[in-house]
Amino acid sequence: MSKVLASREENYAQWYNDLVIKADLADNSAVRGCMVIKPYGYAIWEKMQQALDQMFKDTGHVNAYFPLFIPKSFLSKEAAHIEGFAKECAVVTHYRLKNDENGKGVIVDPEAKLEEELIVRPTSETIIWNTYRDWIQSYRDLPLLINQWANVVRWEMRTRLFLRTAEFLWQEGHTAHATAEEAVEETRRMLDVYADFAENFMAIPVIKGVKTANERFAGAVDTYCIEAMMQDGKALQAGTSHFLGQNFAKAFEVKFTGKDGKQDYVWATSWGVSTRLMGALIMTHSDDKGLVLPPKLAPFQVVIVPIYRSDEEYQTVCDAGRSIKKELERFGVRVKLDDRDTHKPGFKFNEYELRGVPLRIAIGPRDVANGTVEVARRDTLEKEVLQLADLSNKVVHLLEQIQQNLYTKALSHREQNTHRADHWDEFIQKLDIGGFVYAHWDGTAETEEKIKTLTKATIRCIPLGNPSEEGACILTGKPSTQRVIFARAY
RNA sequence: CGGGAUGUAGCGUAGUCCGGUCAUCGCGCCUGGUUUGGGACCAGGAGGUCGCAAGUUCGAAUCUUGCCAUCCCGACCA
Repeated sequence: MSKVLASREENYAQWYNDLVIKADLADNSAVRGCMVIKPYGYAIWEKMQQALDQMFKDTGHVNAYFPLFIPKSFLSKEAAHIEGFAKECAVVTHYRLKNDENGKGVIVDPEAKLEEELIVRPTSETIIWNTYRDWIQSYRDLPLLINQWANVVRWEMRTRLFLRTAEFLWQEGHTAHATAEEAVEETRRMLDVYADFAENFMAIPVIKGVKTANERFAGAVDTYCIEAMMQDGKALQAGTSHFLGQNFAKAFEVKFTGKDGKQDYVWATSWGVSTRLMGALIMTHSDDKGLVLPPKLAPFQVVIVPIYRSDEEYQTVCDAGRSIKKELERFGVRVKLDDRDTHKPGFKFNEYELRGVPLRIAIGPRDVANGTVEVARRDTLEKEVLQLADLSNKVVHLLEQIQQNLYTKALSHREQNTHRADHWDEFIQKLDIGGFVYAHWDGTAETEEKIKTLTKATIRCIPLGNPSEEGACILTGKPSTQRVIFARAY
């Protein structure tokens, strides 16, 4: 058997890249830093979208759509915000091309310069809050609970498929509230939604926490996040939910009149997850044979591979396959019957392992005769022969088991790679092994910065509900009241 | 944007130092046949501006210059 992927052991980064391309999820495009998301990868993203969108709607949100372009002046209205994004913005300066007089194709028409440059949105707070000004006058207009599915552009220096691309797909929720308490509550509610989605759909255990000032979103008062641990021990920020205070309301003059007749600025939140979740999904569950998908997000959960010699057997076996497919679909299972006559079963087995299909059913003449099928699990690679009778119930049960097993495995991996450190040497040593390190920190940005320079590790978050504990900062020895999570991150 | 490297068929490659049947091999693709319970085999076939441009030369994938692109390592980041 020829090896298709680099192994995780020899080169994790290479393995990841190979896997994304070989499993047909995405590819590099002609545009630097921008990827093509291929149909199979997009189908997984659509599954994520469906589940999240439903969760947003269940928590009272509605979808809307705002422009791709943001006038430059809007972006600069909130000082911290522009500070954070200025260095990675794509700018539109002209609106027309013309033929080059030297006959070398088209050039930008210098006559067609825009009065004001437009920024391709790196995020939509500014254009949205500029719009909200017109939508909000009274407490009766609040809360405003809006989400948008969109693409954004951040001109990154170095990109990696799904994890960091110049253009990416995401959703961004932008809500407006009458009180700070309500806005904080919303921020926390959406963090819970993200954690729920990560754990119950993606089968990825996450830690909910708050970012330190250094890691906070540009323009936020508080940034909450969910942090996940990848197989190589590095941390991945899987979602963020920001309490924006009145920063954007003040920048865009968004006021409302309260019940008491007094005017006040509106309180804001924003929250988002992106196609980066695809990267998290891949790096949490997959193995050296390829992708491993949790059943809830698999475009198809079961693939049926017919095995045959003659044309006659082909007909018989495919007929059996079709009736199994029909029966499974009655139970709500997503099934693909691969009746291609152009590839051998062994080829198909490998292909679906590469693509992470949770369950494979092989059916041959022997099975048809015996009333059985061979069922193989992608997560454990175990095979067993099952009776056709009651197959659907067993398949449904197996899919649930796989979903559960993936989560349990990921959780135990995280637990095995979570350490405490009380001294600097120990801290360094634990970081080098990889994983999360709980350590004391004196609470200053300078210390955090210094630790980052020395170790490349950042404070991933201060976990919610963190127990207080007297201790000394790992670097400075100054007093500390709680441990925070340090890790190297994507 | 600094440091390093690389551009040869859809993909991966040999050849570049030392210019001259050199455009090599594997995968993939097409046709026919035999195959099909873990990536089939045999036979035949198609496919190339050797990154782009200029130069040196009788002759350039090979030498020179310029440009472009990509990858890796840093600083920046969902």
